[in-house]
Amino acid sequence: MKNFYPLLKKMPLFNGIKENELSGLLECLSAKTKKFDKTATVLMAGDVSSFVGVVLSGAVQVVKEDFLGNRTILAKLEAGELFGEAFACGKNHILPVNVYTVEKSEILMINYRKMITTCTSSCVFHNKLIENMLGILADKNQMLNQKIEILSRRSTREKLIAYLTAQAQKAGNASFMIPFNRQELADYLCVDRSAMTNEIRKLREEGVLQVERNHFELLHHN
Amino acid sequence: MKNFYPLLKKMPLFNGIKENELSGLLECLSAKTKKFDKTATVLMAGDVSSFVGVVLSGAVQVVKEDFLGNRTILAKLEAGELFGEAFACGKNHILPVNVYTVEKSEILMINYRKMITTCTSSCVFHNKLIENMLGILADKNQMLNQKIEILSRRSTREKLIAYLTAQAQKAGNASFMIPFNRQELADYLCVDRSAMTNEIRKLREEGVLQVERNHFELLHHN
DNA sequence: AGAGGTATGTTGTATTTACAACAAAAGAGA
DNA sequence: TCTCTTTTGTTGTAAATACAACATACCTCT
Repeated sequence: MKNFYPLLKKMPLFNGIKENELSGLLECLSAKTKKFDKTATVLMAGDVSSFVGVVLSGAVQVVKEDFLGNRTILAKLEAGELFGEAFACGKNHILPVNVYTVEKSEILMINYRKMITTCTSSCVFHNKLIENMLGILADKNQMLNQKIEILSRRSTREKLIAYLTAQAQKAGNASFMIPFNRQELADYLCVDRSAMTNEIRKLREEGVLQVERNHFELLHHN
Repeated sequence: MKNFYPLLKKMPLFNGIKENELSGLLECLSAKTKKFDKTATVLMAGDVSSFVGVVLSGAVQVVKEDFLGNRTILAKLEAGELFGEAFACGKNHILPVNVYTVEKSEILMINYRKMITTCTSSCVFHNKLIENMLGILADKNQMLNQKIEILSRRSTREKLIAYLTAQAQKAGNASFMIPFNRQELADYLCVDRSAMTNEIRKLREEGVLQVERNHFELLHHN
């Protein structure tokens, strides 16, 4: 376990907790590590789970299956990434997704009740952990909200404008770079790439924005 | 303030905290109430906020404005509802929205740092409050994730199937009621009502589902 | 029962999008 | 530099959607 401490130390969940304080904390949490084969099921849809999972090594896939049997890969999580936190901390503990390993993996399982029940020895790191968890959920909330705001728009054009507006706001500047290439941007906006590129051209022709590769500039023209 | 205790007691944030324990807790939080006129600005986009707001009386609107000046009302919050929690608890404290009163209102402001810093008198309610906050954020995460999963689908048909699948899963039954009328469902799925109704008819004709008003049944046919 | 209002279903048309196929540009490697 | 690969831009067509307008069903109140 000790060899994972440097990894844990870098995680937002253990932010502010020193490497030499981790062992006490993990014991206090009764955190257990579990080993999985290359192709194993970590959690199944319908399972009741009150654990926060941390990928220590290997990688897992979060997969959603609808009633027609269509599979959608929602995420691939690698070492240092978290899963199941919303179902551990929320009222509903029933998972709507499957979690499979795609490599030989080790997973750290942290029990939710142990996490929120501060220990008798009034362990300061414990409080820090809860604060970190709160922050992680809040940050995710912000991200998800921003994405919903974009996906709520009906047309590709409106989605683009919503996204670019948010990016400009984030950059604090009407001129900014985006972290996606065209295909990735189209995937994020859930639209067709060619239709999106077309829309970008139109917006440029209309003088709404300037574009060069990943660099965008919104042009205000009252 | 005391007259709001019955309201607070019913809120998820104060779940498990008795009415007679509230006054101690609120003092411990240094929670402040602020009064606003019928048309006042509570928070402005760009503001830095580390407060969780609770609507005690009246009502507020959460409004998003894009760089072209288009206004979208994201929510109307009434007595007992919470706002700003993701920006109080997250890393980013800069609000992307405006919050306006639409009635003469009273707002309870709870400082984030006071909330997460458990008091010296090791107040049990304080820990309960943090647990509740964690639960609220986690629940919201689940809701937002589910909505994104639906909005990520390209077509009205796929959005419908994704929504209905989730509802069936939630009900634990292929036969279930939905809490929306047609227009509300269309708004939730971000599609046109008539196009959606059309799609429902097609799905019914294809034998994928049975419908009667708000009652749906998904038909499995391997 | 009848009137008025609201919710739902239906249809036609203009617009937008997805999809496919290809052209052009940029980048990587020998 | 030349070739191969990847990314981006462009175009045409079929399909899906939004929108508008209207018909029908349902509900509520008197």
